[in-house]
Amino acid sequence: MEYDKSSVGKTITIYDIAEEAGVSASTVSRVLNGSASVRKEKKDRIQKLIEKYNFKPNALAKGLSDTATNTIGIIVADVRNPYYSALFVACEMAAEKAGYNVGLTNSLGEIDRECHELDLFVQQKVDAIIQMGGRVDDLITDDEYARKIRSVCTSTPVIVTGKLDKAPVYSVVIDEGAGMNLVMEHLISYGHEKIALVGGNMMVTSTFYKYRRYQENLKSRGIKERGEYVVNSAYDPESGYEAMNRIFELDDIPTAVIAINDFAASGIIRSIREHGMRIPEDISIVSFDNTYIADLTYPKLTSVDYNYKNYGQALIDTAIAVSMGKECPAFQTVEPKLVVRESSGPCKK
Amino acid sequence: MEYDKSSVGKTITIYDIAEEAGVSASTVSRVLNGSASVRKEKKDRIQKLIEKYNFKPNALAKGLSDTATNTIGIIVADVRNPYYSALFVACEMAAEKAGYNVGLTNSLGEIDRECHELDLFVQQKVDAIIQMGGRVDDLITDDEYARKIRSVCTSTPVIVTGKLDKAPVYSVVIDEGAGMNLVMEHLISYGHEKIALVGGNMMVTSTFYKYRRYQENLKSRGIKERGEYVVNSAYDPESGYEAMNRIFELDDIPTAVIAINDFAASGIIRSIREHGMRIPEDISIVSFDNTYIADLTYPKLTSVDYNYKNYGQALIDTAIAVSMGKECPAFQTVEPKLVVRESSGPCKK
DNA sequence: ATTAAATTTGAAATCGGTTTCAGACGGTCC
DNA sequence: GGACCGTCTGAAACCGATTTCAAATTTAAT
Repeated sequence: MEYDKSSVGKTITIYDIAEEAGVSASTVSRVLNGSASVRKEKKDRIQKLIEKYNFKPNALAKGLSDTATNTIGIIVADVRNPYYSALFVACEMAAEKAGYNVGLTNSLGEIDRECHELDLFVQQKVDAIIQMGGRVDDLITDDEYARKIRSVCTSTPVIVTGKLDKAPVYSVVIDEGAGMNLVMEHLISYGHEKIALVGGNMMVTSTFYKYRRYQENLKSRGIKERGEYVVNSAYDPESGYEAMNRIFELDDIPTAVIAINDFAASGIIRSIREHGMRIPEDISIVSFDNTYIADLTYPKLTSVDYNYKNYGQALIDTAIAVSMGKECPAFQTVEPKLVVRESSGPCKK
Repeated sequence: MEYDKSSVGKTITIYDIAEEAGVSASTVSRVLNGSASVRKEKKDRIQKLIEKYNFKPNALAKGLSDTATNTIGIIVADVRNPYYSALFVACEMAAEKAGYNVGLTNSLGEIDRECHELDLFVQQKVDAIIQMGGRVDDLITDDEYARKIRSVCTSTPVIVTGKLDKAPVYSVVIDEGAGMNLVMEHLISYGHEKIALVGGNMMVTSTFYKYRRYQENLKSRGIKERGEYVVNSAYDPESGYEAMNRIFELDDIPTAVIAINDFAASGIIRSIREHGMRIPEDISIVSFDNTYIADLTYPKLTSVDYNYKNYGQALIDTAIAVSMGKECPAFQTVEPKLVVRESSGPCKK
């Protein structure tokens, strides 16, 4: 079968429908939205035409005249990271249930890109913006990013997954500290003391709070923190791999590694294997996010779980509530739990 | 620091800028777009105000009056699948270079959802829609999906990653047949004859063409096809795991498995391991997509690579060209290559 | 200094919807 | 039959940009 691809049909509008039905555009609009009663006879005629032409109202025009677009913008660091893709899908599902659409963009952790995307969503008149993987408030003074968020907030509500006192945003955050407590208790109960923290960037909220609690745990248990056991990097497998290789350059190798997330952990595992070590016999590894990766590595990863479905739901609920001007707690917390699998075990030495 | 979260500032418009600058909106628009010359003195005054208020023109209004929105809609089956997330990011990068924005939605393989998303993108007046993971043309008669695509095509150009003669769409497809040839040659050169094909759904174009070429390869080499060696499923790890478990229920177990993709392959590997078999000593496994997963499984996966960057670029180039009414080949092909890693080896028996 | 040519500018129409407002229509009740 | 009321309906204004068209202002040329 052959089609002429240049035959782009004329887009039909509410006026075309109105004309053919012999009514005014207002009436068609009323039928479309059920916003007022329309005489049955006309209603039927109009609906038939809508059906016939498969008419879909122009969302731009609708958004222009309405106050809301029923769209929520979501900015993640990188959808290729299974943590974000899982959370995004959870948000998408929650939004769908509520009759909202979502838009997605990747910041790739670059401030410029993030600012640009905030602008784009503002221009598109999304009802709210959810920004995942934000930067650490404590480390932000008055840089471009903070200024941008602050200016965006005046027109569009912003929900972040981090803590950010410097701007009027709403936060729905994972209690990273609680997660780290679970991890530390787990490892220390196995007798580990030489514990490394691998991956992540201290400018990112979640990483910063994990690190802080890591320090506190060591301190409260009288274990001295070793600077060389904390290796920063990005969040992907390759970065995890390289970070772990650096650990192996040390004279005294740790008996346990806390990976900043599963994504990086998969690279860490590869490094460990290539160094001829067994997991968990020689080195235990525990990570965060409990994505599908935790299930497919060998051995399977012990990982901190966030319940994506609930988390996504909470983010979307907040976004919708805030955009409709409802009262909403400015700070909400999601509790993590530890899923123990095969990658962690007793410290032999 | 405390902020009043209810203080949503008034959105300022081009008219506000115009008024304060003592010019007309037309002039502001001209400055904004550099579409015509404006006296330097006024221009400076306007730009200063734009800066001062951080004014960003309403994209809805702009889209309404312009013919284009500079946006491309992308529909994937599931961003959680690393194949799609990698391809999406590649598209996003290519689009950005060209000054376009992209929108993303997940169909989750459900026809209803897919149709709904096509409608949404049409309503949002995207300049083109890229639909990845399409259904098999040969198996489509006149179902809801084909009808929908056909009706969408009349208003918005559609680019698919499959073959679809039943509607005037553009195709940029991976040569799945060539990929399967590489895989079969590789396995057969290692002496394998009992080769299973695990995962995937024959309604999906790419899977269908892989299967066809699988059959042809067996036939041309005089190997009889065994129905029980072809197990369909979805494309995720869990589905791969279950599908492979079914293979293990057979009396005569294959010596090599072709996984429909890396994502499913990771589950297949788990099943093989749990059945006490070694890879590749007991069973070889080769898969498609060459995502980051191929590098993080143990052993690493031999996988067919598509060069995401080029592929994404080709999709976006086509989308942009078509949306601007430029001539464009209706059917383009991307050549795959095989990346050999550790999961495939000689057949022992 | 005039006039022609080029450059700037704003009013108004347009994109495709929604919504307010006032009038038309039909029915009910005395 | 007239007053009253509720249901429908369309004209017109509006949302926030762009763009055409013609007028106004400069600038250049003679």
